[in-house]
Amino acid sequence: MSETKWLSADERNAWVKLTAVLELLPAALDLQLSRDEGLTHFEYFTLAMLSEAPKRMLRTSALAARTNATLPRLSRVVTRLEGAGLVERSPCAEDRRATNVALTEGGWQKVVAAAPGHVAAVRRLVIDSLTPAQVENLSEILTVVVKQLDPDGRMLASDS
Amino acid sequence: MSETKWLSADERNAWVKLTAVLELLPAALDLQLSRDEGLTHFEYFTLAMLSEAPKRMLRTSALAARTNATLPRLSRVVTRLEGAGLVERSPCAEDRRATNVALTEGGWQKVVAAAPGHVAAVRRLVIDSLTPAQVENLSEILTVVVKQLDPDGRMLASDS
DNA sequence: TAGCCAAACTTGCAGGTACAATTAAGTTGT
DNA sequence: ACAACTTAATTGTACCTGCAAGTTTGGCTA
Repeated sequence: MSETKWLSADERNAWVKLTAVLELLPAALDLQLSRDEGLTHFEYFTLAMLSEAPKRMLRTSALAARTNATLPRLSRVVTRLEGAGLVERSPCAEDRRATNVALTEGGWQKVVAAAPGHVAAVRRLVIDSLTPAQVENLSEILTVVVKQLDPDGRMLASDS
Repeated sequence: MSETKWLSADERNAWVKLTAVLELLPAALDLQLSRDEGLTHFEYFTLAMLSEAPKRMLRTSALAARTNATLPRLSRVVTRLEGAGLVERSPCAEDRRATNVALTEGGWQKVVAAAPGHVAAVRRLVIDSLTPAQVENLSEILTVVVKQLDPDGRMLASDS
């Protein structure tokens, strides 16, 4: 039962700013994507992860790890995206419990169409107001933070 | 109709890390607070904003601005917190359309009780892995970002 | 090869949030 | 003084997510 070590003024200031970003940035990203493309940021991110995978296909649980979604959540998102014709489910040959999720041609084109607007939003909201040195600092700082949040690196995995 | 200006490798790396934090950090904060105190991070934040206000009281819309919640969302959160005895609604004397939301004594004690665990989580997940210089850099960087996200500074308002 | 535990989803149910419509009260213009 | 407009807050409806339970398949052990 130790004394609480409170935050210093600098620490507190950084934290307040971070909570503001946590609250505002997801909403801003969702707004642009749903307005322009009818996708949530999470749906876009899911499609983007698939688009970068070999053969544009991943097993459901690998996709869940990359998007940091729970399996139930991803299952329903995939159902929606499948309904929109953007992805396809297929049984996995090696393990018949598993299902593969693959981007359809339409899904690929959706990602290609949505990417420029999304990147523009990322630039406008974050990147373009920072100096190159700040971008690099931010990257280093967040690398450390992510290591605390996701020690196993599930979200950045490069394996199959 | 201009060409898309894609992200450089550095920019992309910073962005990937930021999206990871956006996904993981809220979940981690919610986990600690709901496990230890039965509060969501948003509920805790709402109580904390009230605790810092003069007389521990704010009008609903001022509280909504500080927490960046929509009015409907805040209305329901306040209803829940009121049900738990942590806040009280009272009609506003100057403007009878408005309602004031005030922390009860129990609500104040809840904040006091919850703060140490929350601060510990903030330290563990973010602050303590960074050098003082990184904390300051982070603060500067996020100040710029917040300016893009919230140009009017609603979330950091110091007025009534 | 029979039996048992673990893994990969999927679905039922409960809870929280957004958007739109609603109610009530202040403000403005004539 | 009254009608039209704006603002503050709440509620109806629909959707999304988490947790827990269920189903099918894989792997391990006797």
